[in-house]
Amino acid sequence: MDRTITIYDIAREAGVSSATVSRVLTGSSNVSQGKRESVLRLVDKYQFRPSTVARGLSLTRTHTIGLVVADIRNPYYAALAVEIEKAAGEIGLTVLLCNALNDRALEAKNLERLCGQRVEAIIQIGCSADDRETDRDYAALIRRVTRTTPYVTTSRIDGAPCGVVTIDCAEAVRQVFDLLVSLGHDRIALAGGRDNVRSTHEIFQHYLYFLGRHGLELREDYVLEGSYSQQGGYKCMRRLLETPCPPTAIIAINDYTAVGVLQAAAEQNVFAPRDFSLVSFDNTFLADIVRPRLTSVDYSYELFGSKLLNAALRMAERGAPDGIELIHPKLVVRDSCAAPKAVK
Amino acid sequence: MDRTITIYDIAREAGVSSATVSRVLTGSSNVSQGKRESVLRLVDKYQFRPSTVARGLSLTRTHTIGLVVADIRNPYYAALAVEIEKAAGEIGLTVLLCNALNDRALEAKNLERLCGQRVEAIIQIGCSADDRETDRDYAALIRRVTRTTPYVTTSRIDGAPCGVVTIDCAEAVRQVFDLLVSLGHDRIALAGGRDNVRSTHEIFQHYLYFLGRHGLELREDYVLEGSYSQQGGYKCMRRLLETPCPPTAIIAINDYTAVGVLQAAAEQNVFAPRDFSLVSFDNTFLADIVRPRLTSVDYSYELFGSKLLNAALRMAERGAPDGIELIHPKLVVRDSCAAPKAVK
DNA sequence: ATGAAAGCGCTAACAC
DNA sequence: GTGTTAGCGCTTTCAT
Repeated sequence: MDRTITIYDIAREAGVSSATVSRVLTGSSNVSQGKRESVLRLVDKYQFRPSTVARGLSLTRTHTIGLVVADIRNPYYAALAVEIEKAAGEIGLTVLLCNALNDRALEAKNLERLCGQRVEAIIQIGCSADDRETDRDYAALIRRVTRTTPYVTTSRIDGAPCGVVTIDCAEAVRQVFDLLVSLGHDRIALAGGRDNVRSTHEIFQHYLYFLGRHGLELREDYVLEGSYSQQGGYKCMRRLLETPCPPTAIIAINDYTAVGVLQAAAEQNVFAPRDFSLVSFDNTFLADIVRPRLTSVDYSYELFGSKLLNAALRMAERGAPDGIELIHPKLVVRDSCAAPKAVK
Repeated sequence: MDRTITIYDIAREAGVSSATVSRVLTGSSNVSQGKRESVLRLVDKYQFRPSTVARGLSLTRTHTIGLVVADIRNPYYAALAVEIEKAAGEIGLTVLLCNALNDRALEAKNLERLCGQRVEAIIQIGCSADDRETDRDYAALIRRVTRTTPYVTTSRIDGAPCGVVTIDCAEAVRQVFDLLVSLGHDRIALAGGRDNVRSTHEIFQHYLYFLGRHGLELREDYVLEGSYSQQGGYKCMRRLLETPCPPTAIIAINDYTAVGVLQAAAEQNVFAPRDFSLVSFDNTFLADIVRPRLTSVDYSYELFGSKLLNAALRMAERGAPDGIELIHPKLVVRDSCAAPKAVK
């Protein structure tokens, strides 16, 4: 492996000063045609790439933003992460991606590390940031983080100044109800998710609201908490099917749980959309992969990602968070919903 | 946002030199109890985290490795990336993840960027590295990269020195055939993938070999190229079903295509494992999500990831690549295979 | 247009 | 043990 070469090596061989080399590299100032060319030739000869580490130290700017997600293996986070990376790439920013792996200790460690890396902002999606009531330790951590580093998330942190870009849950649930009610459903269940997760809690709240709005009855046994996994959906559906009067439509907390719902149903020879309707949130690629394809609430990941990035950038500039920014969801209709069967 | 504080600030306030602060921070040398404590107190007071940028420059070591994957949204890459990150984290390394998004220009840009970041090694999975015959431009790029940065991949680069950790395809195909043949299948198809992708080509080669080995006939219409997506599998299965004498078993190039196969089949009222058997490669979470659950070849992502990382580290140490390292696959049997129906 | 030199924040000899 | 100092590789005044 070759010795790593520096701007000084180039300068010496080109018979110029390091400043001149720097100038042609950054284009910050004019350099005579001749010197520019001989520098460029050497840069090419040695395949020289200036160290961003040294540059970062010199500029005290890293052009890097940190991104911590709950788990990149989850399609929802992956979709968002890619869009953020794209948006960042377009304006010359690097993104440093970390997985919290749903482990609060690891999450904290990653956050600290990003601060050490002197990222110019941190975007956090999921894990502790999702708590309905912010964990005290986490709030303290974010308070420290935000002393030096702008921080934006998709939820909200109680007791720490942070940027927020979040989904308009009311709108999402409204669209779901509009579809379901217009189809004629009046027995609508909500399956999966934990009430201690803010977004889930909000969905539940709006579920209650729209139930009332449409003059529908709230049945305790139609609201089932569960994990966000396929298994969570599976378990919920099992219980829903045992209900004295099963729902005609089910709102799953995400595509994963919807898949589980479908599976539990199939085992009992119950199928969507023939026997029940199913809607879910997130519109990940899973919605397109299962049969029936899922009608699911989309967030436009591209827009979501760029809004998160921009919020982070603005916060970096202003030194303080903006107001909350909303993402407008859009229900993508596929094959999992239909009118309920003849009234029982 | 507070001014970013440095070890000098700490040193001044503690009444010691910056070297002492550095010593307590790194634990590189003994410091008297008293000074250590007052430094630590200030570190805590200001929530000071030393700049890894400055540290990186000083040490000329970044403790960072670069990872470029074709697309993190693909569960295969996500699984591998997470394991690499875990393994790296355990030994104090940061991983800088980039997506090539199957765009060669972006891939090249990311590679260059990683070199600029002075990562201590690069692991590349997918995209250009997967070509059966290495792209000339890519080979040239890797030749330049490897002048300064150890590079390891899961395939092989013709004309550039790189580390290789790759799957033992022969073993994988052998296991697939063992299962299928022992079940009684003798009409086995291979669906999806492109022959210009090295791993796919190798699977094809071994498919031919084991066909012969088991005394089975090669039928041209049983070998179908296609994309690696669900759609690729779908199209392949459509054609397979139109075949005069359809196969009793299908080997799909990955789980995605297997899902497509299943869907095309279901549309014609053909189901696995009742009507045909299905095996695929990769054993991603998709294999567990679809019904029937897929029998799929697993690579032990955890081991795969740590081997890649170790290969990269060894290459960084030795300054030259080791030999090729093999990953031993293991067929995970689920519900998509059974004995063929009564002989026609 | 170009070079000299200071500085970014940290570590690691080297002295004492 | 602890301070002094010289880098690490780059950018950017400030002169000229």
